[in-house]
Amino acid sequence: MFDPVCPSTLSPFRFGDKWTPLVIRCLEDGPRRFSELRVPLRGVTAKVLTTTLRNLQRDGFVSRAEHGRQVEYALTPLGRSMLGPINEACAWAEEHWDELLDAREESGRSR
Amino acid sequence: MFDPVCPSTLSPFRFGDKWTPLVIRCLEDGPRRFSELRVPLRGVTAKVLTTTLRNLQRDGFVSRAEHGRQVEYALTPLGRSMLGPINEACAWAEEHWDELLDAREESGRSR
DNA sequence: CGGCATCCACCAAGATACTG
DNA sequence: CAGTATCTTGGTGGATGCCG
Repeated sequence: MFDPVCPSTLSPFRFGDKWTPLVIRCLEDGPRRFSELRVPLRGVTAKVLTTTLRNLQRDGFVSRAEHGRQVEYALTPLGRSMLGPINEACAWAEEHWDELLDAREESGRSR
Repeated sequence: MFDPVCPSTLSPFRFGDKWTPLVIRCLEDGPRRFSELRVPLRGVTAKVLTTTLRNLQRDGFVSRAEHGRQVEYALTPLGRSMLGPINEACAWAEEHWDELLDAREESGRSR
């Protein structure tokens, strides 16, 4: 598994996208409409959000459903399964964020 | 925690770097020298590897030790603590990679 | 061996304006 | 409301070459 490092650098894959994990977490508690998503994602532009959603759709992470004029995005089972790793990573960050900042500050001083 | 979405978009933070997770995994089994790292990372350029290592050093993930002419990089406890989430993410990918490819292919056909 | 200095290419992300 | 269409830009990654 490490040798070819997986087809396509795997590790970051979708994680790499700046907004992907955020969008997925926004959908954690149920379907959301386009503009509902824009609120918690502090000012993401429509274009970027659209792109992100289209990519997630393409990869089978979210589903898109039109209800009359409304459009609802929801996590598919596949998308939902990504909550595990994402929350894991967030928990790690919460726990170690301070250490990281400390280290960064310290090496900043010596430089 | 979600509201400010964490200072600095948190989620991807260091994960975002294309090579960061890979480098950390390369150091999982012990210290490695610069050129030892280049081998499994299939042709990463020296410059990029240097940049990545410097960033990791700055954030306290790896330590750099000169032994005469040799230079050894090793994981710090903080860096080692990141193996958890990383391996978690890799395990997820291994498990769901096929589903992702299937979904991508399917939406590719319909397009 | 272990880098650093440059230059370049590409692309994601943002700003802005417009549409069904 | 839910996008699409352009244009611009910053930053990351890659290529190449030089240095102690």
